[in-house]
Amino acid sequence: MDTQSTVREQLLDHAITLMMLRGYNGFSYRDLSELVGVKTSSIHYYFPSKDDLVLEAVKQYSEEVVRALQSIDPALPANEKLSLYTRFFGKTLGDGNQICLCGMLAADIETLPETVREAVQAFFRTNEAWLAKVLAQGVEEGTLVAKGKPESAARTLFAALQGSVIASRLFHTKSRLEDVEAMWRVAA
Amino acid sequence: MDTQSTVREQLLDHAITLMMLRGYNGFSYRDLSELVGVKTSSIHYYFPSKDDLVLEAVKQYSEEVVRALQSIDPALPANEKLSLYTRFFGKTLGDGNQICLCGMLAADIETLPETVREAVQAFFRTNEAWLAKVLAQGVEEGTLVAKGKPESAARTLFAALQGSVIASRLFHTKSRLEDVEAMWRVAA
DNA sequence: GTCTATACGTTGATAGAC
DNA sequence: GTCTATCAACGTATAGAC
Repeated sequence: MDTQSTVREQLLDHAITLMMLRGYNGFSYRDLSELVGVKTSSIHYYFPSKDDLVLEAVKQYSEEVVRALQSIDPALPANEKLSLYTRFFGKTLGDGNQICLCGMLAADIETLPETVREAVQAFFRTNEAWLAKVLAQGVEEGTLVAKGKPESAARTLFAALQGSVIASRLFHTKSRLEDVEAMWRVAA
Repeated sequence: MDTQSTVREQLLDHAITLMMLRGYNGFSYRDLSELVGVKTSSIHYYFPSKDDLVLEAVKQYSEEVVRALQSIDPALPANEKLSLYTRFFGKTLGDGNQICLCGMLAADIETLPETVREAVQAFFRTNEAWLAKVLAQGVEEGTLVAKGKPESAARTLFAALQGSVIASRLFHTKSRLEDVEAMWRVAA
């Protein structure tokens, strides 16, 4: 509830939402100010510069995703794990035409400081490592297919998911994400 | 040569380059003004609004890519066609850390007018249709692998390429694009 | 912590002289 | 076609009162 969360939390949440929609250069302290109901000068109290704000946003977003990954039962078959992952990857799409924060910031990366690049890289590596494990498990079980090393396949899969969530929004459809998942599943 | 091209051509070329680097909201008429050597008011003579400029940029970029696709010898085996495609897809990466203009604009799409969305969609469809044909050919020849319908596989492949070029820039490496290509090649 | 006030460059855009 | 001049709005950011 907004009435329970602190101003700082609201600012961070709305900043994340806005960036997932319009990107780093597509939102302003004023937008945030109007959404949360504080003056822009108050935002600077919590986040001295916009760079500070993005960095905190990436950190919080990454933690949320890690928690989501940990919430997936390790005992599940790999194809079901991938299914859950794909679903929550595309969840924000239906909510408000949003894409993955770190996919968006990767597009904006040349306008961002090095600290943000490193945080976004860390996010990519975490997700790719998790997917690599799932792919390895799936190959062993016979529920997923993955050519070559699991690490390479995972990088390609993650890139396909990032690209698909962008294309899904572009075309106002969700099916493109499902196309990706189907490509790594064992044919029925 | 810059000395041969018209001011309009220079403006469009630099606008494309800048957007491939920083995105739509990451460059200004002033940037363009300094690069080309005319005042910002002169840019408005050619492109009344920034929206006009993006739309023209997408159209020119799309034409260039179509020409590149047509320059690929239809007689080539499918795996070699894909290799050429992957190479020119990642070419701008080495030049100046640029990603595909339409991949970038797809990320910025929620801040752009509907006309641009349609132009970017058209670009996606053109590329996916071309890839679908190549995949179909490759499956028949036995040089490429593609699960399911060629159209679905092509959408996934294109998304993977778009995602990979973004990730490649993020990590300052080109190998991620090659990972993608390898995934669709028949194992040696 | 939050506000008012303010600084100051940037932005896209227009009017009109040449 | 290109310029000068100008615009109002917006951008991030700071100082200081409360």
